[in-house]
Amino acid sequence: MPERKNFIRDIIDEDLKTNKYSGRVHTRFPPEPNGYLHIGHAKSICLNFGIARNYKGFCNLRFDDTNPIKEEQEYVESIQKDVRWLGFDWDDRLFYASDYFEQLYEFAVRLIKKGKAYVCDLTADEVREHRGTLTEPGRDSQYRNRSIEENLDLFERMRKGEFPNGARTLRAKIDMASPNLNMRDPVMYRVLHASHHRTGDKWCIYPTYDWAHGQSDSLEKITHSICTLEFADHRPLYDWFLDELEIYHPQQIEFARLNLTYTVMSKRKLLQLVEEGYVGGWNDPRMPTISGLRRRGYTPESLRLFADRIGVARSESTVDVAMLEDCLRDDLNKRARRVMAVLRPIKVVIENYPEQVVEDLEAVNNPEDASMGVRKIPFSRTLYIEKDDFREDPPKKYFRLSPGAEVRLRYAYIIKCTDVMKDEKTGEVTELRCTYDPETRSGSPQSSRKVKGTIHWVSAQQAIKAEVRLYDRLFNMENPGGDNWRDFINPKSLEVLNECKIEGSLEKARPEELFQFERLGYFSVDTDSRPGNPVFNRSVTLRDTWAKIEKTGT
RNA sequence: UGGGGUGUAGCCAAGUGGUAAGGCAACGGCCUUUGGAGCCGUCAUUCCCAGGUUCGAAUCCUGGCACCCCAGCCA
Repeated sequence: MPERKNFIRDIIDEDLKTNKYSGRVHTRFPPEPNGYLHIGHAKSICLNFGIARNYKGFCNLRFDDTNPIKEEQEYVESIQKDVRWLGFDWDDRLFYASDYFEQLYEFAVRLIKKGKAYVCDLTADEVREHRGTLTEPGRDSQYRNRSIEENLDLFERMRKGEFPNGARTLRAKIDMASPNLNMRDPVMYRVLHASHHRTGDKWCIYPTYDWAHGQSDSLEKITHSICTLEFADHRPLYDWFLDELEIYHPQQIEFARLNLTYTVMSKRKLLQLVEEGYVGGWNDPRMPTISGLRRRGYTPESLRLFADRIGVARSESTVDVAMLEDCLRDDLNKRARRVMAVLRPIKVVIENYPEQVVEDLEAVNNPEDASMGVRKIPFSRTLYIEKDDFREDPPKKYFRLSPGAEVRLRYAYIIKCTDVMKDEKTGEVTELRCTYDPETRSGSPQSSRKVKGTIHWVSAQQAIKAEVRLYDRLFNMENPGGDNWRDFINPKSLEVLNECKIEGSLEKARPEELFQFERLGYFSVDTDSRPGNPVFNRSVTLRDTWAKIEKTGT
């Protein structure tokens, strides 16, 4: 895929020209295993792995696992699965920040010996008080000038577990008056008697992000350390650690994270949606998680296309979810097998069609790709069509079935509606009586007669019953921000249809297989699907010109 | 009010002193046995605003304005 140029690629091109890293390009994708990956991560994955691929470099997968309280093995597994599924590979370059705990500890000792780090006994609250504010400088901790020997001793005893949680920290000695709050003696280590998903109980002090990240990049000889905008303020600290340690120095570059309309992207909120039961889990098809999108029916190709189309820049932006949907349609239009499925069936009896006859009619599997071939579909006297494709009192420009009107049944005959049967009590239409024109069979010499509309159908006798889940956006509001974001959750984001009728060729469909239900949209087989009990997810609708016409009343 | 960023169409986004790419959306039209797909066309005399430099400015300079991020022992 021809990845577009962007400002990061410009920087890399320049570095290549000046031979800054002797021709190497080495990136990394560094998720914290504290949740499932979402489409914002997909952007970052495509960026980092895409650059590596494009420049014939490498991209590491590194778990930023420095906070045992929030991290779990389940997440490290799901993350690997998602990155692979997206189409990327880290070969033997799977790393963990926790792999470097010992090395990081030694680096810290080095800084202490250099007089650039100290053990501080201030409590979290006191540290906050000493930090100052945005406009006022902070004050030095009274522990700032401990001797190197005392710092070394205390730090070692921190590691040994002599102090309770929060009792002491190791801090970098930088500048409490810096206008950049990140430089006001940031914490490098905190005491945390917690079991880590990989190192178990080996450690009771854990490095902070700032202390672990740059040094991990350095150890892995990363050239371009790409992260999101909120870390721009951390860059001076990133550089400071590397410079004081005098070790290999990668370059941090920040880009704007992805925001999408009608959804939330923060891991915290996604976790809450899961824990508070608004969705069925991290992989609920309404979630913007990679696993949710996968279950919904999004393909790796469509997500990569999306990443490419939205570009990479430094300005905060919110991408219209319609852009995402279009990427799926774009991909699936070329590949998805077309089938007929009736979501809300209404029975049709062709009165002049013989009772016991079943015809096999030929249908094209994909008009975009002749190599996908054709199949036979059964036609008989009793059919189902979509409720929506009949109107007793048709509005203007309605090209479908109505009393006395003609419509073509896709790949079959032109029929005319002769009678409407209704439930006497409710007035609901229960059955349509029609006649067909035997001369109009698709493919036959006389089939060229034109009618305005063509609708899909399924033969009643041979159709399979299926469950179809229709999804709508998870939120009613374009930008559900703020503390009351839950108020904008769309209560109708899921509609389950249990009486759908689908064509027999779908009998063997397996989870994650994708189809186009003609005239309706793209549908994927859900993981809940069982033989005899098929379940489909509507991944995305087709563009619906009629819906637009009807809505605007033109 | 300190520091760091960002302002180009409804939404993304190119553009790096030579006269505003592309995509999504929208709107017309053609075509169509999916109201799908495809095809054609329309959609910024103007780039946050105001000055200035220049033959020429979205690009350079000056001054404003708006929005985002930072006061976790989260990442």
